Amino acid sequence: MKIATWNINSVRLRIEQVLKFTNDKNIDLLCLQETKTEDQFFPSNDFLKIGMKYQYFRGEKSYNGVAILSKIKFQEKEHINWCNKGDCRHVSVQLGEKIELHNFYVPAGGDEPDIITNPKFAHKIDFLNEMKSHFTNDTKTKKILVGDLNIAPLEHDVWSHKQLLNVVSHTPIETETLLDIIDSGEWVDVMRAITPHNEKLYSWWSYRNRNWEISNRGRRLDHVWVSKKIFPQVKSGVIYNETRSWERPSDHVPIVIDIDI
DNA sequence: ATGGTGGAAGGTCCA
Repeated sequence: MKIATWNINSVRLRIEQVLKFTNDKNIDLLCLQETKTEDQFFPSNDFLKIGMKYQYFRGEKSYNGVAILSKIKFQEKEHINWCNKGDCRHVSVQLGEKIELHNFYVPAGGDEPDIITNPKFAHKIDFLNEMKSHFTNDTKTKKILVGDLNIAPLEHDVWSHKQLLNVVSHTPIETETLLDIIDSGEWVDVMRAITPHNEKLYSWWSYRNRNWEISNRGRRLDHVWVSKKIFPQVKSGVIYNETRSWERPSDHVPIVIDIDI
């Protein structure tokens, strides 16, 4: 089963790109973030036409929004109201009998990495702490977690560890908390588990860098985690950088895992 | 030290 995660930064603007990618790579189940549209305007029929008849999406006007679209049957599970904000940053479904799939869009956190002066950063930290307690409470259920977590946890998940230590997405409070969630939830960070730790790995390049490919100042903000128990079932994991060169691209690129379930 | 770009809106917020 091929599962993809992609922060698409407006599903309506980039619907043709998503459909092309899904067809070209033969994706079975697609998790999107930053769909940026209310449910009534979600392009549900476009996904139906390519065989993704199982759909669970939650969006809001202009901001946030997550979706799970699949050719393979799932049961809607829940959307947890993280931080009691009522925003659309999470959906989860049940795959088959035993596997829970979570799709997250973690708050970006604003510019200043200070929980006192910057409410957006405080929201991000609160969100992470809630994730930690949620997943630490249940390490028995087999799970897959994907999404834009807006944190690049390891040294080689950013283009310059030293220059980004005080930049939101790579500050110690964020990276340590994320690694703690992985550890206490008994997760495997799939792309890192199959890539040497001294090798650079990115999934996002800022729009503000015109020559993104030459300068290559990327960050690994998007992630796929699986429960330790099911990691042996993962056959491959690929980050498709090529979509960043498409016309009017998302600033994030998709990640695909192939897993036997 | 600063500002650089893009999306949804239809001013400005968010990334």
